[in-house]
Amino acid sequence: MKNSQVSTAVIRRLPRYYRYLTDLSIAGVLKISSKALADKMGVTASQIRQDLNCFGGFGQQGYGYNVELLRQEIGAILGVDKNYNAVLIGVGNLGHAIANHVKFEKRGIKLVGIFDIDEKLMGQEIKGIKVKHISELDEFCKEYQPKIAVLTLAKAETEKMMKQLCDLGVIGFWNFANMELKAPSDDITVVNVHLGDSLMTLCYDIKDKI
Amino acid sequence: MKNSQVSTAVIRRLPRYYRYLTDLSIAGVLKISSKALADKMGVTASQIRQDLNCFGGFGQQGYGYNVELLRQEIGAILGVDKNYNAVLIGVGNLGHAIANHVKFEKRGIKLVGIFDIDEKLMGQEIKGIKVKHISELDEFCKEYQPKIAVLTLAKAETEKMMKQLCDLGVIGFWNFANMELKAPSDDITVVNVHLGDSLMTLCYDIKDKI
DNA sequence: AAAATAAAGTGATTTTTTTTACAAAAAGTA
DNA sequence: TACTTTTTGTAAAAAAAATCACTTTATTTT
Repeated sequence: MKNSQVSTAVIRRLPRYYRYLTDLSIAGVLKISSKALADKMGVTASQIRQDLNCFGGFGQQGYGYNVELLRQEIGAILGVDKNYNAVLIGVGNLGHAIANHVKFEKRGIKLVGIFDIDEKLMGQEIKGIKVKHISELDEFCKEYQPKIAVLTLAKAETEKMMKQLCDLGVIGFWNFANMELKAPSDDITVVNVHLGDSLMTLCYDIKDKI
Repeated sequence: MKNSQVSTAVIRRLPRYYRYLTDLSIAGVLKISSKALADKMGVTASQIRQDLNCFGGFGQQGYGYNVELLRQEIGAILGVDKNYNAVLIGVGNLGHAIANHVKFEKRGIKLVGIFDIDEKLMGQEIKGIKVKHISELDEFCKEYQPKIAVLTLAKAETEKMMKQLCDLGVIGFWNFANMELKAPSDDITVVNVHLGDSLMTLCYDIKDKI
């Protein structure tokens, strides 16, 4: 695997390739050409080859790519094989939905704990996980060593929660509060999800179609 | 306003500018320089100016940009001033969360109808809107003329629903099913939201920080 | 009022990304 | 086995995006 500063444009395309290859693999498809993959992904065959060659030559001339092998390689690049533990903090509407809707397992992530401040939610079960009170977080993290935290709390509480989790060893934050959460250091990664942004680009696109 | 084929890279940045300018405006800030805005957005001042000049010169040399004016201009570019009606189909965990969490009004969108197939959900109120049965959709659309549909249904039902809504005049689809929904024609825009993709880039980023 | 400072707008340059084009390798076929 | 087709990997070219650098226009200060 080559690597050495791959552009984020490439990295952003990989999850889509990975998803499609997973579908193919499940469907029992053995091989695929860059052309066929490109058509499905809505990009050029050349781009697919260029993207993959950032990491190594996974294909075979005259044959194409072995679906399952390529799937595993991309998975390894993205870190799907790492099996990180994750916690989710904030069982509102959104937290509840994320826990249920996002296929963490498919991405090599194990959601091991769900926490909230609200006492009334304790004991409730989501995806087979009992909701715990935030006061149990420290002890829990010492045991399970989660590396990723999904933050689905109110703006006001989000930053404080990140700090606490950083001290407990969490290094990746997937933040859904409507704010720009900043990583406190280079060792920490924050991904801010702004659902509304993609809605606005949708608005832009339909503007002159009306 | 210039326009004439602005790159998607530019368009994708606008919602972030818009969000921040809204915050500033609410805070009562009157002016901002490209440098100050750039620092907050994590881009260069030159890029901010370049981006804005795709649409026109909204600033003033020696002064900067008027916050509220720039906010409105970007809003107009994105179509926030259009006040589209929208419907949401599928009141599962996710549909429920999207309806509550996403600030449609802030983006010039009015969520006017929420629909589901499940009879048991009828009458339930979300954000002051009574959930209606899918059988009422046709009549409803004829009256309210929604241009945007938020699809939070199962994969299997999503495509069929899009077709039905297309016939009813919907031209923008915000799809949350884990699939690549394709626009049936160039007059229709589909934005597929794959929450998991950003989680995978997060995994990639923390891979060598561990 | 003149000088100094601030900051947008913009053409030119640089960098990055994407596409093209083709040689090399493998697979299929006669 | 030789020939044809397929398809990758990659160097080179083209296109796109981002940055630099400078001009112009305000504003502020002396």
